[in-house]
Amino acid sequence: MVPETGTPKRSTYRHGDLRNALTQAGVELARQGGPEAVVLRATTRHAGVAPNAAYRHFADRGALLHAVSQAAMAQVARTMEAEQAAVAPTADEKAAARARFRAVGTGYLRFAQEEPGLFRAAFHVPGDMTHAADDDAAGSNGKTPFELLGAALDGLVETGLLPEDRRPGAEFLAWSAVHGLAVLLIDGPLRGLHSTQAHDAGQHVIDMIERGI
Amino acid sequence: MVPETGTPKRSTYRHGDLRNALTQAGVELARQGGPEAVVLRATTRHAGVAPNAAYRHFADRGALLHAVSQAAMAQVARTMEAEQAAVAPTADEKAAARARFRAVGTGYLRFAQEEPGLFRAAFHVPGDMTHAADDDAAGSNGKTPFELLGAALDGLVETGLLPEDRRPGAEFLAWSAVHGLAVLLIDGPLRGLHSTQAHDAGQHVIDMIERGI
DNA sequence: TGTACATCAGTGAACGCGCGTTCACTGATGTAC
DNA sequence: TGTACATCAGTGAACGCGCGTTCACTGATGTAC
Repeated sequence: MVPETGTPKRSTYRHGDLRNALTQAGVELARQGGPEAVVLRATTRHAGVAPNAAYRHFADRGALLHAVSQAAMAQVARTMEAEQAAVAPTADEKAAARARFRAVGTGYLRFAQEEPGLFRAAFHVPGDMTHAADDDAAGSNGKTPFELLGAALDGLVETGLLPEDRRPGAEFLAWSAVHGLAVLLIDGPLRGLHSTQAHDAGQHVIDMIERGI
Repeated sequence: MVPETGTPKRSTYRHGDLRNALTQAGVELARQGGPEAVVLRATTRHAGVAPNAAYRHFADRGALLHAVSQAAMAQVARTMEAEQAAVAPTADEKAAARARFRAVGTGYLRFAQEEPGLFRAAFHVPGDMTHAADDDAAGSNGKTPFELLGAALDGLVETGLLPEDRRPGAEFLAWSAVHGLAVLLIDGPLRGLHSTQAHDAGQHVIDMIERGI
């Protein structure tokens, strides 16, 4: 029998795809309340299953949370990809590279603004996050957010917008600035900024990065 | 009778300075385990007092955590002040202003690196943190970290190092970059960096800010 | 200076809660014959 | 094609835990006379 994914009440004894269902339930909880809301019992409840059923698929609560975190990270990557896909095509190589670079930051910040709970879940969990490897933290094209950033920086170097000797370590400069703003927007003093103001703040930070990198 | 602050076992029935003792106990717990370690029962235990005694001084756990957060924020401010006090005096006004500005960021990052638990406690709690007002979030000279940053930026403008039209909003650019690095150092991919490497990373971020601001 | 008294900071016991996790189980499913 | 069987995903009940908070209390302290 085909597993009835998404159906809350099973007609079958077995669930069929509980691991995914639990991860998805955890994602939904994280979306609403951040990583600390990904409570094992709440997650199984959400999936319509006994609490201990989770132990068939996850070693413990930490393993579940890790899966949720990776799913959230993949969503960050997809948002960044979507932002890049939305840039108007141009024959100007430099302009294109720049736009792709800015889209990385803009997408990252947009995700943080739109899905603060998931954003926190993506980062508040131990894990390297700079490597995709066999992880599920990658977006549609198999790249993690960090790898997307790296590729965008490479694009700046290739088009001569960034001197080669400034390339090493540039990820961490850009990432620091954008990540810091994201945090200030989510639970810092910039919390509650309207989305247009938040967007402006983001563009200013990205301006600073381009100048200072 | 003079309250015996710091003595774990009281000889008197009354404590004398329990509010401070609890705040300090909470700070110690936060130091070791971040804000989530500031558990009401653990805090009273630490202070050698019955759990419910806390309710004579704090409305609830949240109020205690808030006090701890402000104490932590004040420590951030003091670390920043100390860093500023340590800059070699010079007759060169511009150099002095620049050094004071960099010390703001360096002190902030040093605190994050040395006291990650307190750093998280300082920020992970609702509260505005940009205003001192009647708060206890200020350092020895009565300024919050945010106000120290503002003063340093003013210094850059006064000495002509920062064009006046770039001054508005500059706090948030600088703060984003430095705060982001702090977070990456504490529980991001830069976690575990040796303190000299962390210092270097900090200086690079501050370089970027100076260029890009 | 001595005594009666009001204040109120800290006590001790208890509450109900949701949590993560373990246990022995059950019964639907796929496979071997 | 039909039947016996092994597998193992999900069940139901229970555990011990630490938590925040409430309650009625007690007794040291400072003040008024």
